[in-house]
Amino acid sequence: MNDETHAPQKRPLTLRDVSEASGVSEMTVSRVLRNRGDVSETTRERVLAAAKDLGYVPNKIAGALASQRVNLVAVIIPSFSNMVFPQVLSAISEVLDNTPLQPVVGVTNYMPEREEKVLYEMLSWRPSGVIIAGLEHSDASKAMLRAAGIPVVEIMDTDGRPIDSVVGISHRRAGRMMAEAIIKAGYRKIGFLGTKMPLDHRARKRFEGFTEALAKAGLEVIDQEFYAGGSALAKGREMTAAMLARSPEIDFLYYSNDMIGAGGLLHCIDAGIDVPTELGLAGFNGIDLLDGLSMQLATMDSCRAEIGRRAAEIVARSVDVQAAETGGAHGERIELSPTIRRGETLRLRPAHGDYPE
Amino acid sequence: MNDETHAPQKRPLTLRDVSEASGVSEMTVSRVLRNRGDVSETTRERVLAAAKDLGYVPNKIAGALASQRVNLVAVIIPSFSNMVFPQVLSAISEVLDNTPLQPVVGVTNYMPEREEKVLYEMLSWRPSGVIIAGLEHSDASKAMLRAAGIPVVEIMDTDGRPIDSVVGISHRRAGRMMAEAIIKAGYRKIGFLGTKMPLDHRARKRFEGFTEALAKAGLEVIDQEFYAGGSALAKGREMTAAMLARSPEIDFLYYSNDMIGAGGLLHCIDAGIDVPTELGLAGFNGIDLLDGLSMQLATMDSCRAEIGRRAAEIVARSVDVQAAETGGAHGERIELSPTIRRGETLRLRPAHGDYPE
DNA sequence: ACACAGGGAGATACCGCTAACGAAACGCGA
DNA sequence: TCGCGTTTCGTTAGCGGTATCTCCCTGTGT
Repeated sequence: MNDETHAPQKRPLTLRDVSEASGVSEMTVSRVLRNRGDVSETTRERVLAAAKDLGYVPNKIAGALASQRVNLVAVIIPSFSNMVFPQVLSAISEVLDNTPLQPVVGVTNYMPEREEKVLYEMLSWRPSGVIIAGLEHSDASKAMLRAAGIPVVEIMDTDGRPIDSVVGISHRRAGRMMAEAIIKAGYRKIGFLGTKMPLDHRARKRFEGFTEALAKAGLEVIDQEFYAGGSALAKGREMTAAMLARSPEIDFLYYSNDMIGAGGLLHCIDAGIDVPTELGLAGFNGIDLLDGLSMQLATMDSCRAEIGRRAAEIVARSVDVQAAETGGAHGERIELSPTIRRGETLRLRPAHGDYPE
Repeated sequence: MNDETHAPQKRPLTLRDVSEASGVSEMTVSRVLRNRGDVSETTRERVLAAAKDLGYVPNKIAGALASQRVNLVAVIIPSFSNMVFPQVLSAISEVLDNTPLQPVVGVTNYMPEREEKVLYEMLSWRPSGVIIAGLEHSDASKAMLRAAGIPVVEIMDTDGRPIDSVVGISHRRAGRMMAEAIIKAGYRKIGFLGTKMPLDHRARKRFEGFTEALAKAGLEVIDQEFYAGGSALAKGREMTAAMLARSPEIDFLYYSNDMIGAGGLLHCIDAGIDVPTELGLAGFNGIDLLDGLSMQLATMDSCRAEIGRRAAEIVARSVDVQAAETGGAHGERIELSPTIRRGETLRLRPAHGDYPE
């Protein structure tokens, strides 16, 4: 180890430096560093030692350009604060860890223009694949995705026409299922609490499916309210209090996510409301973060981990295929089935005095 | 718009394609696409039209290689599930949005070997700067960071020797401050609940500072317990119940994070324990997620947003400086002051019957 | 002793783009 | 009309690697 080892160099290190230090050609160094081709054990060790001694880190920019291979997978999600996407992400990373692929995430904040920009930005790094949340994209985004010539997996949602592959659940169906469960349990005066996000298509679809199923039973949402910003828990609490004050006849509240649902539940507990007999509650997502509440909120699992896993598998597989054959893989379509977790805030059978059909 | 516009091309598009389509040289196209140099409005529009028509997305790999400039900032954090890092991240993105820089995140799961690998991986893309959580890194990681010749900002923690710049709070001091507040309020039988993460140095330092301040007052932690995995809320609840059963004399519980603290609080409320008189509680982080609880948990703000902002500013600034002058910027050191949020679970003055010194 | 297989290493030609310089076209005053 | 500064655009030479081909050197079978 020489003295300059830890000196910050002005000129960045290149293969040439390592090659000079080890007395072999750049090509050989390159081969050693990638464990490729035939290199004798002797030179191999010599090169490795020189590289480590210099603190050389290969330049993937140059490598990617030369080899026309970039082992990155663009993952585009609407938000981080949501608690659901981090879970999808970790499932993706887990799968990708067993491959040479590496995820790179971009966040859109539910804004189509930002999505377009982020997508453009990521595609300009020529990733090997794209995993992107949702089926709704601007025309330009769709065009880019199609033109990229790489596997594209749209995740979370299956209600729509995918560009290539899709992995998710039907949020419309999820909304319907919950409505049906609620009706079956005998609740009739139903209120809805959601987020003020016209661009959260999945929340919208759940709501649509929900009202649709209610309509089929001759019911409709009695009262509804939407919020934006602030602590979801606190908002859930406030909005629940407000709605119950405004529409005291309500016997069920459906929340667009577990967090505001939990806030509502806390309000009910504090207010001494008899849940689930007097009032039922349900959220959406099945986040286990809330497992420690005094009462388990009814919710619906959104299959986050499974979605991430399957999506990553599709990308990994089709990258492999592309490497082997020439033809790109054909789009897969995977619709997962969300399951209701009844918890303790959704009673099982109609309460005495109800008249279920 | 020609018919091939939306046809998936086999041969990826290059500048040459755009240049041929618009009848100018590749150089001119390059200039147009980067809004650089002198190009007449006429050709500019022609080129732009051709690029859009073809659906051309520039290849940053080649661009970066040629220009020796990569506008990426590596952000390396231990975890996503934590809820604290996403907030740091969004502060970083916000600042970086006003610059040409773009964050790329890597996750280490609190494992030094993974950190080393992630760092290596990211450095091989030659980012313009690194923002990395913590001051504890393997020797190899430190060497890489030093050798990279780019601004490095270590964040979250200031208790240690930084490589370059550092932005954070002193967790040791944070622990001390909380201990002092607790003692001042007259609590004497103190229990600690934390995570089983020997590699979460910040949690460790908080605990050390905490016990140190207790020791100075002639006190020590009466009982302690650590958990790993599972829902933090549920764990907080369980562990609190267990500890109170085991050590009923306890009059204060200090939690290493707000989430288990909230779980503990929920247990206390359900168990009818008189908080904060009979038992006091405090957590750490100041996450507003929990604002909706029935009672506001005492906690300490960890300045997440501020840390992210300042760190991003340092990187942005020194990248600018590097572009202008030759000399790298010198390390900055920013220690933020966490503030206690007393909430409602930490009484203000000694309860009747206590004997404060 | 010679042809030949095959491992180990080097030479060469790019990958797609940009920095730097240079040249053409244009405008305008003398 | 010419000279000269501007503006606009093209040419050339890499950036730091990798694919591919070539070459050399061994050892081996006959």
